[in-house]
Amino acid sequence: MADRVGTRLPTVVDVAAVAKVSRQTVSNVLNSPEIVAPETRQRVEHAIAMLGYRPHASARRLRTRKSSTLGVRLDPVQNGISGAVLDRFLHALTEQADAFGLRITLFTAADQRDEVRQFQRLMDGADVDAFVLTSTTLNDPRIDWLADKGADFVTFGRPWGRDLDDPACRWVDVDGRAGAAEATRGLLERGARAVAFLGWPLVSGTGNERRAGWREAMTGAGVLAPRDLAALDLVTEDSVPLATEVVQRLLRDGVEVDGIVCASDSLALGALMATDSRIPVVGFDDTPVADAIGLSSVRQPVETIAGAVLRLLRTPTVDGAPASAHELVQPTVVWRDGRTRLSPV
Amino acid sequence: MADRVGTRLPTVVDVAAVAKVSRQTVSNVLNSPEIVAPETRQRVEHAIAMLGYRPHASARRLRTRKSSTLGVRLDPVQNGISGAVLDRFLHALTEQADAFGLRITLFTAADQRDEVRQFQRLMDGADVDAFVLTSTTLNDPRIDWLADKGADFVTFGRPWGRDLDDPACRWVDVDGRAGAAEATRGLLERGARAVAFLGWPLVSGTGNERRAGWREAMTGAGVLAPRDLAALDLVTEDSVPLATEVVQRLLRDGVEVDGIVCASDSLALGALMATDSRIPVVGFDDTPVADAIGLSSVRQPVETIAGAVLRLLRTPTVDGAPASAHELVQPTVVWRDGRTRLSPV
DNA sequence: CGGCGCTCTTTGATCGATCAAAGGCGGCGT
DNA sequence: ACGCCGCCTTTGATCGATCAAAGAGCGCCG
Repeated sequence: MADRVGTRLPTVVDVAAVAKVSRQTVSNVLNSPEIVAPETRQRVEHAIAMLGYRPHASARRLRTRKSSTLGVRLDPVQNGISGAVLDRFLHALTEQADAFGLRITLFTAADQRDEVRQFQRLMDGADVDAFVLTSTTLNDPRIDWLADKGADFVTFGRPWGRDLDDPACRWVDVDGRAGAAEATRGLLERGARAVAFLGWPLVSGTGNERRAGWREAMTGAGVLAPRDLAALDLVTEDSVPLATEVVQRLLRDGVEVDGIVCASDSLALGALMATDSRIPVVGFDDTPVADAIGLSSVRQPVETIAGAVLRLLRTPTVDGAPASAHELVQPTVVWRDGRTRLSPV
Repeated sequence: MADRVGTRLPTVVDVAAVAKVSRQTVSNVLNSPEIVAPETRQRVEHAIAMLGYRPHASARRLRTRKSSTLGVRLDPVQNGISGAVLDRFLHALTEQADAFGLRITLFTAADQRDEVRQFQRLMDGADVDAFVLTSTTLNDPRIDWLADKGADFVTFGRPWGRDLDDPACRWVDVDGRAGAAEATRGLLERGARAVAFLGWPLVSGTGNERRAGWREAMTGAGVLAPRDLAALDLVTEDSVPLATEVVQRLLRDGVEVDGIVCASDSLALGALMATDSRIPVVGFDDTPVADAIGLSSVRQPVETIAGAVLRLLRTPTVDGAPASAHELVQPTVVWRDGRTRLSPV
């Protein structure tokens, strides 16, 4: 316990000496306790506690050829608002990784090509033995590369454009479709009739899912004719001013709207400004901004996602078809009373 | 280059064989190129490139007893808004760490006591050989512990309550005083006369610095009598609704205010709502929220800070007094036109 | 009583790199 | 010619753990 600076840290040999067993037995107590006789085990455990022994991570990694470390890319702060989900996810992942005996090391990359280069680097140095990818895109080159190399990885986000049931690429994602549908139904229940959807251009798999959820809920409710629905289907890039513009144009055209479901909180913010906060709006991702201004938003359960990612990583990848190679988790809508009014100056 | 899965990665021995030198020479080319004859070096470098060799990180760490890894605590998402600076900082740190040959591993902790426990764990496992602390507090127990152990660390945030010049605890911080002063002067230049300050209770070193900056600028301008200044010095916890309340009370009391400098964007948001966005407000930390609603804010140059932290870490700690054991960097005010009006519903 | 199987523990080798120190060799002074 | 020095390269040992296989102790059976 008394470990002055400079004193060598205890090793298996030290523990073995104290417990009067061999170093391998100490190792066994740590890695496969069940094969050690109870009495011996207790003696070793006592010695370990006594010396405050901790296995030397690098030595173990060298021998086992496993780093027990996950590589996670820290994405560049995008628009600054939507990055929040990934931050929450990273936090949840870090918190839970410990329980799985995993560590997390970060890296950054300028783009997807650069990210692949980083993968190579980290794998070559045996720094990490698995990756967690976020923000998957359509035909994501990173996934192809990793799958091709036979690397161990799980994505947060579906591998859009690939076979979703392929056990070679395991993934966890949020059911954005269900989330958008619930948000839409929520607005309808609160008295809205013409609920619009403001989302991203079609290249985004995530965005399309959310749009589909809205369409499904609207069609299911049967409050509008298909042609009226088409007019309420808005598209723009993820930016506050652009969203404001699109919604203002809709209102100027005299289209009836009494609720808007958005694919992100940024878009929702823009929509709120366009409508002077007079129409209920629901955002997506429940970012700090939504909380601060009292905007309703669809919340992704990052803790659940992180847990699922880690569980999938633990299941072997080469073995016969794993029970589940992916998981779709359900989001929930956080309803807020919109206690702040936003309007353009 | 052609590295099929399962093929053993090349080692120093493989490189040595190809280059027709010994393993140690290969090691020398990597670690002290200057002692290797140019011709030999070139041959080795060629072999390295040819085989796509990368040193095995764990093996190197085992031998050198250095992990070249920084431990960074991923703070719990606090109010959700102010955490943004730390996220930006973490990103900058990760990006630049690479150039210093350092990796970053994350960990979480419930509180400061728990964080110390994590320090111990990581040091025992030789997982990291230095820490970067964030969010320092008055008489921070973490700093005492690390300094006592002689651990290698640098804090982002001054070690409040300790000798700031003590080379044993190196730190980097933003000159919040200068930032607040500049924000205040900016408001005065823009025509304001009675600029208020909304900050945190006195226990916060950071908060007090910012308050001092405001006071300094106001006194320097000489636009108000000291007693009038005291009335404009507002205090509350870091929360949007509490900020709204405090500012509303001030207005109700009939105090003249035509500008407010806040210790955080959360407080600024609350202030904006209280004043119906009619009085110019400046926040602190330039969070995504500020950007989204067009709020002016004092921006901390996280890239500069990250660079300074890494530079300080590189300087040895035991050696004779290092040139500089700390660094104070200057923030800048990002002026925005407040294109969004916020008001309570 | 020898042999066999079982459970538990020990021994020798190894992972891939670096440290410390020894070795080879040409040049130069005496 | 000899020896010494510097420069560069090689050799042997080591970091701390785990793997693979051998060894010890014991009970049971023929």
